[in-house]
Amino acid sequence: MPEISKAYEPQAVEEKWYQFWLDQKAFEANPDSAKPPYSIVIPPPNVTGMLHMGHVLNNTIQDILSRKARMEGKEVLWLPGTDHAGIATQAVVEKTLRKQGLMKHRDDLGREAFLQHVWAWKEKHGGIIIQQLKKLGCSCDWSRQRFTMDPDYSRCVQKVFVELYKKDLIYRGKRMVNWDPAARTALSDEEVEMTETKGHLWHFKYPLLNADGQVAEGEFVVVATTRPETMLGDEAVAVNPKDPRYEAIVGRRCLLPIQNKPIPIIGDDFVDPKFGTGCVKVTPAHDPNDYQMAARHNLPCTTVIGPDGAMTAEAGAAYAGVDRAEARKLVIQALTELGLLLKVEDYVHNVGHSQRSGVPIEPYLSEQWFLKYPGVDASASAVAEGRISFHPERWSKTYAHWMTNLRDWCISRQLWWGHRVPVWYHRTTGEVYCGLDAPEDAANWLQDTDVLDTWFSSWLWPFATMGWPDKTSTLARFYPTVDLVTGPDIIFFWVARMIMAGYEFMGDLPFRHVYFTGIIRDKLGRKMSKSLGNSPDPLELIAKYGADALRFGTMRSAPLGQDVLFDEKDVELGRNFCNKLWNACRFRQMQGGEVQGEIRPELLSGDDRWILMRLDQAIGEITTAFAEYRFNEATQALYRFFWSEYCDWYVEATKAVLHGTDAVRKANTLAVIDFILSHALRLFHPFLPFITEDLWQGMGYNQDMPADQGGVTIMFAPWPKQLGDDFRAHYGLSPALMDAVSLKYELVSQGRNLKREAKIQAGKKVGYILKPALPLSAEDTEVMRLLLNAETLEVNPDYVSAKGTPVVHSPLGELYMPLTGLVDESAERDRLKREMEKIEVEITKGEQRLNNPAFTEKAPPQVLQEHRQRLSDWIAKRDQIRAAQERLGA
RNA sequence: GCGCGGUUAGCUCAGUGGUAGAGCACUUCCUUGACACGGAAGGGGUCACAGGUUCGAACCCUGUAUCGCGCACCA
Repeated sequence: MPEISKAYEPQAVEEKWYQFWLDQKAFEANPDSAKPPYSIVIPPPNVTGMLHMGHVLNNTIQDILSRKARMEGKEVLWLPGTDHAGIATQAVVEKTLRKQGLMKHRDDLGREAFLQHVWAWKEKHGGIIIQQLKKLGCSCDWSRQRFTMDPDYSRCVQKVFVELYKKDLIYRGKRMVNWDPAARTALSDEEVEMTETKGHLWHFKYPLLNADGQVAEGEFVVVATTRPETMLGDEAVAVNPKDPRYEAIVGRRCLLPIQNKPIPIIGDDFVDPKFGTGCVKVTPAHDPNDYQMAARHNLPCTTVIGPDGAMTAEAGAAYAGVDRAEARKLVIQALTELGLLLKVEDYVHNVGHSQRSGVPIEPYLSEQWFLKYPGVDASASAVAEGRISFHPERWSKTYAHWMTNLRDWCISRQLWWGHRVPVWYHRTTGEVYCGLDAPEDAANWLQDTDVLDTWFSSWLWPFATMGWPDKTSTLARFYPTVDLVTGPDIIFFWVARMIMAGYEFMGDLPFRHVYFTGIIRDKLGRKMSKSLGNSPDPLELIAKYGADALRFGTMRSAPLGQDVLFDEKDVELGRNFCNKLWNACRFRQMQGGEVQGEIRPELLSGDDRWILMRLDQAIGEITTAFAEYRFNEATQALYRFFWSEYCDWYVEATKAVLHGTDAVRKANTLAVIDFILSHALRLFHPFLPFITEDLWQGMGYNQDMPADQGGVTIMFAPWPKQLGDDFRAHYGLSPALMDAVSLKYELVSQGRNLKREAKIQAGKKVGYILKPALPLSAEDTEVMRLLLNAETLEVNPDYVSAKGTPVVHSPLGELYMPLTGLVDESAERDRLKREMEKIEVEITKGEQRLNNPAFTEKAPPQVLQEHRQRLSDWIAKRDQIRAAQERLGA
């Protein structure tokens, strides 16, 4: 590697390595490989989409899983693609075309011409998010990229429709559905969001009629409603038949004001006598409950609000064509003028809003297609019994609840962009034909104009992307997939439905593990949204800090199952970490010499052994973290190991050897460094793909590896395993040794603190004297001197300090900082006093515990021993401090 | 109403039975031949509250408060 720059510059390398990986076909899955398979399908982003922080989190996790699996020697398929997103895409294109003045309404163009525009738009803009995923470093198999409107995929959707239709699981019927008046289409129950809304409860008087049809003077029923405009379609007033207040009027009629239409008063158990006035106006065509009541009482349905949200002709000439919101005002005004408005109350209630367009949902009676879910029992038990595991597990409860309260899925949408319902109606006989292709005498048939819900195509994603219904080698090899990474907000929309489709069409589950990410919020805890402008552009962050920095920062702050409060500081931290990694490698490079292979055990220092054990520990922690899908813990373990252990202590300690003259020792130290770095780079690779590849090759760690195991790219370098018992024995690694080295570093910290306490500038070098309690090697002493940044470190077992010499104590001995003429006796006395106070608190705590017979009898021996050791350490320290105090004459 | 989460340092959060942790922010000092995107040393927490279980509780149990989310809803 040539002389490398002082700071890591991600822009210089990211593009290069991504292209390198593509050229190597390193992302492409080979179904004929002998390696064990690992597969994952991407949650297809909307083809209209732009990369946002949620995508970054989600896809970084998938990339980490994929890259780690490759390093573990698996044949990896990460299958990417996009979703046609019916409503969203159609809305975007309609808006564009209106802006361009090409149409006012899509009817102006007609279905075929309009769809041509959508396809053109898709060709132009649909690949943006894919390009963005590449910038993030995603190692998807782009040769298998799919789109839910690809011809093959469409064929799958139609095939599924036809099969389910023939099984009588899909049917058409006139039902009350959730209607989005802005998008002018039906929606499924899941696409309706209930939002608490401040409204009013209007109380209206409807005059009662006598048996002869005349208004009964002074007699009224009072109904309460949140939606006055619907009264134009009232067909009855309902009361509870057991309500004594209204027993007498059941069976009479009242006059529907404005319409001046007599309507019956019916008795129905649905009515809660305790709510409102106990009288309910019944609007069969515009309320699901009223619709059911109407069915029970054979009432007609009068539709007064049309599919566009405007009043129909049946609402009356004064209202026809008026928007529902405006009509509300007019109705209130009219009833007020008639003297029929009794009162208005403020009222907070939940109103269904379209998840897509945000407008209030209109219950609307229309012909729609419905699906009775297949494979429900198998799907429910798969999760309940753990064949599919959720992470975090708690989502399985949400899933189970939904699965046991299933209602038929409204799958038809009154859109043009999407998979058209494969059903034809005979023009003359009215015969219904359902099939993959149009009937032969196509001219005699009309195809259903509806398209299918986008989720009705994406629920097939795990197998339709792999070539189903053909028995492809990809399918045989990679289905079921292993992991699915997605947001809990689509657990019903997508996850549950994919499981059902998997059992119904493949006879097997689609994935074994589902990882639910948190939601990325801003640092104030608000959801990210375009209107708030609080959503950072990941591409800008990548340009500023690098893709690795964005990935690392995001993963480090994203705990399993919790929302993530995103702060640009997190990315900055990632950038700083990359720079640290870079400079650690730069330091190694500046020591010169080839990559060192064999480590000679007899030449290892305590520090060498310590860092090898720390590496071992970090690998262990990372392994556990991965097994539990705790990615943030893995990044934190890596961060701590590399920065706080390797760089802060080990690298500094090695300078004793590296700046020395013993070439053999120096080579062995470099061998340890190379061992650590080559392992660290591999451990980091799934999180930081770009910088690790650059350093892997730049440092030459690829040179000794077989081509397919790291020789060409770090992507296939073996994933580090914990050091085995043989390795530990060979290199003399033991926990006791690790503790001894840790004590050395702790004593250094204490010694540095002495300088600060004595207010000596950090840059000024002083001499220390160590009075050892245990034998220390000359090298240990030199390492300590270096770490203390000391002028000298004299080891003197017989040292007798002058009065007031600052000193710290440790099991290794006493470390003095003699400062002739500079000693501030009272400052030292204060310091010792503070120290003593802390120690005494600890000793009291320890003694209390150990004097408690219940503790000594019941605590496990290991814990007991730990506490005894701790107490005796504190007591030893107290004795040392006390001696120092006595010398000071305190 | 039912269910699920959260409540730990100034901020954001880790930590599921055995000495309270990290990053950022803060204080003081340092441009020493990897790194100022850096180094060193510090200050800062009755772990929301109340009971209980235990030798021992931030952690387990019960309850309360509070914030957030989901589901279900009566006009």
